[in-house]
Amino acid sequence: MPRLPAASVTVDLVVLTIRDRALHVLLVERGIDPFAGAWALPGGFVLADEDLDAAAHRELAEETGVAQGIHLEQLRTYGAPGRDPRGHVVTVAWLALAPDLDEPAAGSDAAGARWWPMDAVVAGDVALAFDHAAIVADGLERARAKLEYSSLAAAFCPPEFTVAQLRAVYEAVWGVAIDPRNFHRKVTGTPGFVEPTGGTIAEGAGRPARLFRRGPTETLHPPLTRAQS
Amino acid sequence: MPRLPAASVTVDLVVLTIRDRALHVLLVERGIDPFAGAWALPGGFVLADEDLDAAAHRELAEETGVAQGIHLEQLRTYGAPGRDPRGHVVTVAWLALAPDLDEPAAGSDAAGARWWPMDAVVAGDVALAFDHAAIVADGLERARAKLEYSSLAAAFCPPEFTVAQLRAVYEAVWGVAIDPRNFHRKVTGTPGFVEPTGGTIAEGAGRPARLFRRGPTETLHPPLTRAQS
DNA sequence: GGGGTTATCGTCGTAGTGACGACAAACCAC
DNA sequence: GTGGTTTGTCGTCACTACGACGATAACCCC
Repeated sequence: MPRLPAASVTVDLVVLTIRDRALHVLLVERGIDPFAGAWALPGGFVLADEDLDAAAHRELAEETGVAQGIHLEQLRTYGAPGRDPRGHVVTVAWLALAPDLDEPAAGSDAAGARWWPMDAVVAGDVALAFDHAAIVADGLERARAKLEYSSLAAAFCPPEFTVAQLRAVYEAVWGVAIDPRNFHRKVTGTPGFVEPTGGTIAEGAGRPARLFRRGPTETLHPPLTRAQS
Repeated sequence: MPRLPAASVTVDLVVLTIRDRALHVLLVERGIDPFAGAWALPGGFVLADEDLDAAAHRELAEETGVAQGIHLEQLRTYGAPGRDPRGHVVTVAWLALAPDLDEPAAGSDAAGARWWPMDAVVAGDVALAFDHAAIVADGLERARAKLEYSSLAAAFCPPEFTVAQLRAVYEAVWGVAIDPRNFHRKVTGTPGFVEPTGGTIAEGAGRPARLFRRGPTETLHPPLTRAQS
């Protein structure tokens, strides 16, 4: 058997959630070099004979403490030489969409972990290690695009949610205001997008909202267009 | 510096083209074990300190003999343990869309290379090595989806093409018949999708068709829906 | 109860699409 | 040439979906 060229393979996670009506991304503070003190995406090396999605799920559970109810999909793979000073490291990036979780527990190899507002990260207010700024940007764009033609927005919501909560997801991810009446018509009028549970919930002032859960529909035809208003 | 876990990294290419109004995929016949005699996607190992897209472009040029005018985008990364009997091999798959090329030249490490009709490959009439059947399926689905909301269909066409040629791309990739009049209206009515060159071309019977080239528009708003007829 | 707030339902005008008719401009057979 | 065939291009019509926005329902606080 010939000897094969080798590189190190890691997984990195772009974990997104909505907090206080704004999009946030989970970052960990690096405790060791390279980039000690900088913020990085949660991730780590793929173990021997470990599948890539298994590694992603493992890292996600380690960082968030939550193993289920989180959407996880492969984003893209990055392997530019020099992206990691330790050598040729290829990283498979994943996109995770989570409902609002509690503060993350610090991982064993990280000095700390916290949710950062996406606005601050995109604006460059956070020093990011490696090429993680580009990975975050790709993850954001993927999330924005996927909301258009899929029912993925519900992945940011708890199992039961209101139309207003779902609308808040779109507004936070897209950064635009959406007309509540037209959004309500689209969401409830698309067969299988959401299903009423029969219950209602009152959140502060205003008429109580009906509760819904995710329906079987995965794709939206026609899509929700991003240039709504 | 700690010793890092290592795996082998390869690139594999799903190269699609339209031949005789049908979608085809480029496959090479393996000359060596594992899977000697089976058909596989063109690809190979990523060299030391080589970027992933550089490796993909290099393999594409080696297999097709054409270096430019071919759309290339990353598809997905596959790393299930056991997908390669030689050990833990992670492959970064790429999707390439090419205009109708001549018969490919056999690569140095392949016994032969040829275009296979996608229908035959999907139907399982071709013995595919590794997990390449799944990769081809993912590439096909990506191409089908991208035609909806992007101007990527022109990547299957020569620099100057007719509306009918572009329509043939959609019909071949989607496997459906499209109304020529509505398609013509959509294509010519979307600003920046195609630009008339001023020339015309007569292909056999019928009125000569105007020639177009690709316009600056990359995305289609609203998209072309796949359920046209 | 009155005012404020949010949820939900309707209405209207318009853009985009599917179905399909009509004409234009080439080819072929005779 | 003449007529029939084939393919490209333009137009019409009905229907759907959406943006803008009015109206009503059902709660809160005071």
